[in-house]
Amino acid sequence: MNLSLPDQNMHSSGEGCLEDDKPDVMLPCFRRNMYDEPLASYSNGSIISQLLRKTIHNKRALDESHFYLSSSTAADSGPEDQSSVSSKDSAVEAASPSGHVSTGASPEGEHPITDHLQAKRARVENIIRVMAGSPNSRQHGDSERSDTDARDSREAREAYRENKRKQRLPQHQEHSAAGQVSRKPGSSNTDNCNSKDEECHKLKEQLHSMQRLLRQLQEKFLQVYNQEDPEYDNRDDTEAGAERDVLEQESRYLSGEDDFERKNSSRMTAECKERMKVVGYLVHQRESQNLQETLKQELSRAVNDCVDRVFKKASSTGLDLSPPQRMCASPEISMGADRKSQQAGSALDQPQAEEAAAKSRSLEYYESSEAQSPQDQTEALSLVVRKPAAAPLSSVTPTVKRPYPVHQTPFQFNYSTPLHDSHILEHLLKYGPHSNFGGLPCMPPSMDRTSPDSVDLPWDTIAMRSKVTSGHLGHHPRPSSLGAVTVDNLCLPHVKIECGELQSMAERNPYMSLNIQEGLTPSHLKKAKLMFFYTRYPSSNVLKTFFPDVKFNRCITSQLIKWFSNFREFYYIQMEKFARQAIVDGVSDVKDITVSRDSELFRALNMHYNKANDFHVPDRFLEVAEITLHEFYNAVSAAKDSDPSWKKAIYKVICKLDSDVPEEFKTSSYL
DNA sequence: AGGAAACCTG
DNA sequence: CAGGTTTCCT
Repeated sequence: MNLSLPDQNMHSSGEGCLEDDKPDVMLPCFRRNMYDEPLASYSNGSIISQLLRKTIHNKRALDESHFYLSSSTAADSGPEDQSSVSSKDSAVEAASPSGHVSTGASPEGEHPITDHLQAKRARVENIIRVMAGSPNSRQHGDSERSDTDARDSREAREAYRENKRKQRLPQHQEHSAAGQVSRKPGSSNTDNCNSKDEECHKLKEQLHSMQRLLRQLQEKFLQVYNQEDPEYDNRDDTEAGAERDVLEQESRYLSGEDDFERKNSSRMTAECKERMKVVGYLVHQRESQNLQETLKQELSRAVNDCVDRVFKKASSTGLDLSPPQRMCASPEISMGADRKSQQAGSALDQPQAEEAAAKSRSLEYYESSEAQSPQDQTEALSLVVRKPAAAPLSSVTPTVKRPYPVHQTPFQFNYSTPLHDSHILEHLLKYGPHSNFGGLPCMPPSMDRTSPDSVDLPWDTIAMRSKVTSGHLGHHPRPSSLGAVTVDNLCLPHVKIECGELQSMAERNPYMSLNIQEGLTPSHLKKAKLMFFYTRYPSSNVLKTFFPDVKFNRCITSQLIKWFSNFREFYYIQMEKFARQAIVDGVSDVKDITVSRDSELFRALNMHYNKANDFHVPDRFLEVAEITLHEFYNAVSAAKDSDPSWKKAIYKVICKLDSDVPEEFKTSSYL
């Protein structure tokens, strides 16, 4: 490698290969190629298509042999790679190696113009071969070099230059690969495994080499057509037509855009040099853009494939992936279906659908060893930082009793459990989100008991989860691979169930007797009255717990509180009334005042709170009523009622007599 | 049952 | 001060 040789063009072109193309930088080197290379015959098909095929082969060789990575010696590549590449080369263009030597013996000017095309093709092929550094081409290059050395010293210089190019490329590669790519999958690889790291690194470097290759190809082609422009004058119509055909095919291959067709057809009629130049410039620009896009697409796809392969190899070799790695790998795994849709949405809808299809096909071939087809990947999806599938909460197994607040503990559905969304929805509609899911066989025991803190769980969350569950539980593509997955961790759009929707569903479902609605219904009032037999001072949390089918808001909560306030009002009014009545009746001892189910007081209360008398009033309520009556009797007897706030003392006493509302009030509507 | 107002409380 | 409670009233 002659470092003294001015090879900045290669270097700078390599540098600019990531951001912008610099055809002018490539120009000198390429011009030398143009005029010094021997001639070869143009076969059918376009230059670009053939070159792309070649590039694909080279990429394949690179991929399989890691040629670039292993100091670019021919011994590094496997024999299969050589055979495949060489066979392909001979198959695609039979003229390439031999044609080089044979036709190269004659100077360029002495050949007809068809030979000129062949020469250009051969030069480009040679460039690609050298750039790819495939052992096959290397052999050709060696023989060619020997031949050309005898003939022309320029050939030797060119070969020398290219040889140096070969060796500079990996240098730059390592540079850029270490600088740029290492933080992409490398960041996801907090490696516990060196081989995986190496694999990842190799793949990254391959990617870079491929990227560079494509970029150089693009520049070469730009130069090819730039060189051809001044020659249009000297051509006859057929040759110009052939050239146009080549351009057309290539442009169609690269863009497939209609406006380009229009430009092409207009160019068909143009004869003048300026016209051709303008059109050629447009073509070049378009091709450049197309190549750029192609490069981007292919690069990102290749990055994805690399990451996929790394993880696949790691998993296939039984390497235990640490949790952070799995977190990075799981989006990839779960993205299989997404990628298809994304591909359908992004790449195939584009005007370059044909190109994308061709690219994917070639990539499929290029990655023929891979069982997984990378064709669906059009973006660097693996590099997209997604919400980790294994969020901290998901590590909580379903059997873990709730050490966290319920609103942090998501519903966890085991996909192995056959569960239909209708079950959950039915349960939600019947018992509400705050009711326990113990009745459902799939529900973990952590959800069996609903404690008062569970009311912090907003109904929206439940609704969203139920929607998510209904949408994805039934037909998850890979249930077994994901295992128990928390619904929370599915990166799915949060769809809120409308109350009306649920209501209509409930109406259609005969099993759903309780509607979920914004407002409070008479049924809720009745239930509240029955609850009053247990609790006179229910907290808002208790209310939310025992009214799971109510979408709580400030108004609803106030309404429920007001209800109980009214209940208390009536209750205390009755107590005061009966206490005063007892005093009026001459009851001298508090112990003579009792409250039984036959009491007038109880009848009044039962009439008020249990009008239908279909509820068995708990005995505890009778006790509390008796205590309250005694308190009022004592207070009135002590003339404490002169104090405007004399009842407050009684309230303090009574509020401590609340008992727990039975669970049936949660799980049953009592309607 | 509910509105209004005063009152209480964190 | 917001929200809840009590009281009074209709």
